[in-house]
Amino acid sequence: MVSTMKIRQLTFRLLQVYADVVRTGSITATANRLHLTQPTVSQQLKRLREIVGEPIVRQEKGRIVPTEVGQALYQLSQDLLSRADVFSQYLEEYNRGGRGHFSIGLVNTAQYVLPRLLGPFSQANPQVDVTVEIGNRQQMLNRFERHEDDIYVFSHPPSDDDVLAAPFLSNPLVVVGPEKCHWANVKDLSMEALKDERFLLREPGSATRHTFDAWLYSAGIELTSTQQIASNEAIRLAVASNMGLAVLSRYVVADSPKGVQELTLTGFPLKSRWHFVVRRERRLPPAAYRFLSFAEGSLTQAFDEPEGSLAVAELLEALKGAR
Amino acid sequence: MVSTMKIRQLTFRLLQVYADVVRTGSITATANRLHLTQPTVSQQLKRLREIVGEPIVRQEKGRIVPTEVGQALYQLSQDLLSRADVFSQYLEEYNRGGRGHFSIGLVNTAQYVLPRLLGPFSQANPQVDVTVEIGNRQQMLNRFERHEDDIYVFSHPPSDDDVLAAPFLSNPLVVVGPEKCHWANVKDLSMEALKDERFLLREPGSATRHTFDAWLYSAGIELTSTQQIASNEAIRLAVASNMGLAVLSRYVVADSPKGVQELTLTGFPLKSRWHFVVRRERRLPPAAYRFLSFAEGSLTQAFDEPEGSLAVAELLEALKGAR
DNA sequence: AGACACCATAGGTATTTATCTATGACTGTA
DNA sequence: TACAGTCATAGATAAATACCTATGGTGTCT
Repeated sequence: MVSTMKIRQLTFRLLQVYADVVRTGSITATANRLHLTQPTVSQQLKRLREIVGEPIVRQEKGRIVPTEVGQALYQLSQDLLSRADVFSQYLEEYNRGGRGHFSIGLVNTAQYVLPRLLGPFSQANPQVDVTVEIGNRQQMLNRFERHEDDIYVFSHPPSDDDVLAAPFLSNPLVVVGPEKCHWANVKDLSMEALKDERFLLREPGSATRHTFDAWLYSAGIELTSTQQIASNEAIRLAVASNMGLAVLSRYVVADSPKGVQELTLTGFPLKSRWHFVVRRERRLPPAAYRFLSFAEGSLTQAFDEPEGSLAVAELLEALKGAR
Repeated sequence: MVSTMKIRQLTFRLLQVYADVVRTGSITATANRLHLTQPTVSQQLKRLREIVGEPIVRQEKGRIVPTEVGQALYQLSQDLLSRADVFSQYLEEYNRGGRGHFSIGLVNTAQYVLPRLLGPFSQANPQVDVTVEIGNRQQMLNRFERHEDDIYVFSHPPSDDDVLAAPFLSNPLVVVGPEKCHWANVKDLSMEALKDERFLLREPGSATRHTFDAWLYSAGIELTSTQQIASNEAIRLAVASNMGLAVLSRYVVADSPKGVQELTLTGFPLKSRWHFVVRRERRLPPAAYRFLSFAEGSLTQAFDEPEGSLAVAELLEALKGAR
């Protein structure tokens, strides 16, 4: 006898129509407002009544007024509809990229420059929450393989099939020595002259190392003494402690130049560039898309030597199709 | 491009299914739990995704996990479903009569006795809110005609076609005089002896008046002096002030006997009864039904001379059909 | 490497829904 | 009392929904 509401059949459409009927107090009026015919609205009400299992409106002096149950139902409708609406707005915001989350994976060196983009972006999009993953090249490649992040920053983009990469900033690699290094005063210094110095190098997988190695090879130079150190920071400190020289991203040095200085060398800085890397296949969260778009627009303000803002624009274009 | 959710097609059923999928992390599991097949659930998810316009789940290590949007949707689902559930519970409570509202219309005399039923009822059903309307017979008849209340209490039920009436309490009409009335000491007092006293009477429409008039008529007695006063209270006060005698419900006197006393008269008290009156056609609010049912059960405790508890039971039975 | 879960898709069907037009009943006002 | 307006009901239909069975792909675990 006491049957609860048949909630399975309840539609938001029904609630919409019902709420409007209660508001207007007229079936005909609602029909007009919602571009339906009067019998349609009548029938919707009937169906809703059946779902609820209880009369929800009655006629009183020509107006439609909700019964007691009807009033409760009206409140419910308002409540549910407005909540759904909030969600809908969230969705819109999400799609616009102004809200949501994305993650970006950086190789170590890039961590020195990305904040200049991420900072202003977060400022401008407080509702977007960004996860920044940092690791050496190999670690990032692993994450990339597992599709763990939305955007990556590499110097040498992996060559996967569906990879899209756009250079956005040049990453000059410079030779650094300790603060009071006598090489600093030598004119027309060349690498040849330094080849017997001890060089502190990143691990072979890293882009910095790879670029340097390749350059040495093409220049036909072989270093006599090297030492491998896993982090840029550690290398910088080691150089400051007179443990040797190193090749580092200029941004690493610029960031905290204490105890080290850049040496001016013929042929240096070595050219290298950071790329935004995304998978063509992956449906980028709108927030991630928005970030790339933001980055493209602010490269010139954020950096002295931006590079490839056009390439980023192209990447965005390529992604648009996949949305 | 940025299309909001197609809310019109959103069903609570879909949300139910979706919420369960998120909870179990498995489409198959949900299918089993909800007694559906796996493809059915798959398809529901797909439909929901189309409504939302955005992927809501993805597979991750064999488990189904919600996307960012999916998580928001899940929260929404929980929220909406639980709210609908609260309403459903309200409905149940309402149907059980333990919650809600009804109104009861009383003729004046009945106001002295109904509190003995309404009090305990409200105590037992704090969520039920009762409107008590009080007026003279004519006023109540008007309200009755306009279907303004759910239950009425009359001594003489109106004879409408779809009226259902059940006597529930005898309403003895007694002759009252002032506190130090010499008639009080007379043995075997008869109305005949009092016929030259001044009688203070209610208006002709009232049941008390009508019963008394009828009795006088059948006894062949004609009063020599009468005065019409519209309220029982006023009559009682007038009697206490030695303005005359009166015929009143014993309950009126019992309620506040100051300054008056009941006279023992042959043939008195006159018999009369209060009736619960409802319209057969009217769908009684469950709370009203519950009140009648409560009344039926507590007549014996509430009153010394209950009457017609059986008739009330019958009335309830008759109403059951119309529910 | 297979076997096994698990999910997606295709294809099918009975039911339900969302609408409409036409029409009849009721009601308040002129 | 007649008219105008409002609502309910009936009857019809195209579309959508809620399911199902069968089957094939894919990732997981042993």
